[in-house]
Amino acid sequence: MKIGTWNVNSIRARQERLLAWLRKVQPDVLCVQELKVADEVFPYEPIREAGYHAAVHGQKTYNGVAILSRNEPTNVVCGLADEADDPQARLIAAEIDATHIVSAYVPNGHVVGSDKYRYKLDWMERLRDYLNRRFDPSGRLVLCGDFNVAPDDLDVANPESWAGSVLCHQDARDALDNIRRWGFTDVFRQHHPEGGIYSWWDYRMLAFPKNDGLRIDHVFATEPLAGRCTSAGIDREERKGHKPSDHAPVIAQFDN
DNA sequence: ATGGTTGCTTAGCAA
Repeated sequence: MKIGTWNVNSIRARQERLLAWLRKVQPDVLCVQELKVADEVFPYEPIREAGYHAAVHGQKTYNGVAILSRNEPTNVVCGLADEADDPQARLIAAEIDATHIVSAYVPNGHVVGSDKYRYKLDWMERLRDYLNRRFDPSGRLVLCGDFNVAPDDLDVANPESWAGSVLCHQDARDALDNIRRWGFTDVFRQHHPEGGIYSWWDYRMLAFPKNDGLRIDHVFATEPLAGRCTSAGIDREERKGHKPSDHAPVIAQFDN
């Protein structure tokens, strides 16, 4: 089973690249973030023609997440479904081939100390509560997405210039680690302990040509799956060429 | 020196 995650930064702007990538890579499951479309504007038809079902939690202009899959998803649940009054579409879950899949788009947080940063940290705590309510670490669960956190300085090309940013701040790293410690393995880290491989480069300041990147997109798997993860990688070719997303897809391969 | 780009929507926000 091949599972990917990709922040496409608008599914309409990225439609042709997304379809070409699905044809090339043929993942069984792709978690997508930053659709930037309402449900009724989602391009169901071309994705279906490419051979994929789509479970969609859309939002006009901002956010929006989906799970694309070869086999039909069941038990689709949108949002964190907690007490908070939160209109932002940042999470969707489904069951595919007896495996639970969650596609998450963690808030960016703007700058440390801002209201948006507080919302980011709170959202990550709500995600941890959501995992506790809905799942068991001994089950088959993959949590994928744009976490907007680089777990370690190994995951940052220029750690000194990103120190204290919302992507690297200790409180954000602690919040991410708290989610991971619920019962996940970061399967990319498992296969690339040396670091130096990134999933996001700012559009500005020639960040990609300078490889000023960070690894902020992750595939977290529970033990029954992490123990069967045979490889993981980041397709940085997708950051090149005409109208790329600012994120590259992360892919993990599992036996069974 | 505090820069720069992209996308959605149409000048301002979010990333």
